[in-house]
Amino acid sequence: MSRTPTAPPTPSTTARRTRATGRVTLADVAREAGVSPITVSRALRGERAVAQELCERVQAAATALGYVPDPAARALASSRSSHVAVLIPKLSNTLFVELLDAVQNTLVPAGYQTLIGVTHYDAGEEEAVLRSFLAHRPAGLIVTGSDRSEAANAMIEGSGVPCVRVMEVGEEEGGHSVGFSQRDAGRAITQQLLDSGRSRIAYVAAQLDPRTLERGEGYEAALVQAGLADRVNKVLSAEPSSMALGGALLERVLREAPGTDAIFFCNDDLAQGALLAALRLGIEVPGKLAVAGFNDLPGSDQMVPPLTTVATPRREIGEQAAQMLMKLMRGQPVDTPHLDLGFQVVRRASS
Amino acid sequence: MSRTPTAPPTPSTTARRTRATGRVTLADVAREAGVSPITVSRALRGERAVAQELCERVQAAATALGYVPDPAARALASSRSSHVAVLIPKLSNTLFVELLDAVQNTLVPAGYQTLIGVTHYDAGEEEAVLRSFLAHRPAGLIVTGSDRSEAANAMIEGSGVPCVRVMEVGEEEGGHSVGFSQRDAGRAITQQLLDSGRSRIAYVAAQLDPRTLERGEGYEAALVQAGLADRVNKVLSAEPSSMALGGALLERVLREAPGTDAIFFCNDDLAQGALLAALRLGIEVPGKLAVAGFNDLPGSDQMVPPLTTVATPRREIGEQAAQMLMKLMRGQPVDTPHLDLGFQVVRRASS
DNA sequence: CTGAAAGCGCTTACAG
DNA sequence: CTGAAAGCGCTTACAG
Repeated sequence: MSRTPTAPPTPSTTARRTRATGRVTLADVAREAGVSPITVSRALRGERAVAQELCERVQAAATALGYVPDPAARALASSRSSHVAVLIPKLSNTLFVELLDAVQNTLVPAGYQTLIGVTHYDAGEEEAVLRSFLAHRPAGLIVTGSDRSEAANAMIEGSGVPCVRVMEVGEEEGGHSVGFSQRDAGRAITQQLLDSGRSRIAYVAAQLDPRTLERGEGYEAALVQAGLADRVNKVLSAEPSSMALGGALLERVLREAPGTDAIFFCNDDLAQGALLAALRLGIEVPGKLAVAGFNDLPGSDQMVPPLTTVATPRREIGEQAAQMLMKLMRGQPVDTPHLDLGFQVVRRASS
Repeated sequence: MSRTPTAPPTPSTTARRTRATGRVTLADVAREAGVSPITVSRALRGERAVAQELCERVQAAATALGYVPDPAARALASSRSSHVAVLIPKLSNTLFVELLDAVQNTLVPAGYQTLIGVTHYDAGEEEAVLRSFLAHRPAGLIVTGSDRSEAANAMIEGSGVPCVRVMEVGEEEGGHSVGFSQRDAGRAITQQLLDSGRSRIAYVAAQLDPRTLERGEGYEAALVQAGLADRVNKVLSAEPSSMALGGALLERVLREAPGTDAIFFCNDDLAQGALLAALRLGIEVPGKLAVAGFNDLPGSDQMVPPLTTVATPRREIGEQAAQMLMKLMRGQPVDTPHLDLGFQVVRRASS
């Protein structure tokens, strides 16, 4: 008995023009199971009725051969890939990363691949990313918010690819969305500051994306309702949000409106930066100034003092959006096309 | 003249078995340009020599028809997709997100799509992700570190897909890598603490991935070389890294080793949490205790006091790894298969 | 419930 | 430098 391992059949000896990829294909499984390739295809996808017994035989053959379907072939034949494209504005905002993580955790186990597109809050970039992604014939699409160009909307519409919008809930926009009311959340945290006795409240925002502006509207509505319309003080910066900017904006507010007794920052990174700046400058929080943020990002509960903020359910949004999208991709009915997951005001020591 | 828009030709009236996808194909472009499909394919990919004049005619036809190549067809025919799979341990660590962002920024403009796989520091998950990704026949692969299972290595090897390892530089591992010496960096920051007069230095680490342990080795080497082998104090926690954990570990160190005059945390999030805890507890930093971190994450420069740390070039790593991978994917030579991008000790007020 | 035929839109491998 | 043929590995659309 030779110790030499059995050599695999060498097709290279046969002069042939075929391109042997060495892959185990559907045809191999079909041969092994003694059925036709279409039956294998159907059995493996669980599509249509395939006799129980055949189904099992196919499964066994597939396992025995270590068959892995080829996504490219599948996509080409069906004009639909297993990709789900997710469009977010930035990767530098923890909020979107957590959203993405939740989407992935839901979609990947179901056999979908996530394609991430970063738009940098830019309509042109969003269109470019969308164009490139749609060429891949994604099975589904998740986009952030509802503020995109006509062209982008037309591309989505025209592609026929199921799409779910996240972070905002817009019933008036049609389609499908999962999120919460940014406006109501802005209003609620402002109300919290009012309720705790503050009356000279500033709203400080950066980046100025639509959601940020909606929070500002909520802020304004709360002040107006409290009869403080003349005290509305919005300090807006188009710069990207950061802790350093939060500190700088804190100083600016106190310089421009020294009487300010509370600041609602549109995002926790600004608020965290402001809290640290206050510490450096010796500004007593909440004694002299109350500080509130938005999103309840990592670290906000660790601040000195801990930061009052609005906890937003981005992980749940990601998960529910993915779930809704899966229904759409499978052609199943969606009972709640616009899912409002709410928010929660978290009062901590900074206010 | 009717105001009704011109109806598109309706193939549905013709009884036929073909599946009209309505897509503009290579064949359409070929017809328009008056050449064969293969010539279009070659002209558009810039592959092989195609007569200048034909090339231009093809480009013009493609533009005129708005031709977008079908990635699935391309992948099926060539057994190679335009996907690059990137494997990272976690999305909750800013470090990896920035790495990813840099990779994307480099790869996307070059026409590649990034597929992100999260392994959660788990060998089994890594294998599963790898198996699923390799079925997509990625053009390239970027993986974090070099600590993976035999099975995973075999899959990568066997796939023949070009692969670049990031964050560590391992010449002894063969293949290709871009990163820096975690050990040297750990040693350098420890040396910095020694140089500034500290001698009871603890190393505090969480997560305990290989890179964290290497930093610890550097820490130990520095102490040993300084003749302080008996002062080595490693406090290790397998929990995931977080600011809250940093605070908790600070307390633990001071309880277990009250004489400690400096702590080197394996990651900035731990160090930031420790700094804030020190503030709460009234522990003077750096007066009573020096604190150093690792990575120079966002916010470290904003802390009170600002955090001494090691700035790591993850964005440059991502960019260079992507660049190296592109060369590999195109079959071009790589002059430096193991690229050490170094690190920088950033001394701030916390030490 | 199962299958034979055709086709998805490209590229490879040969020829010339 | 250009092309006709075949094939990549699946699924769709019909039939039965």
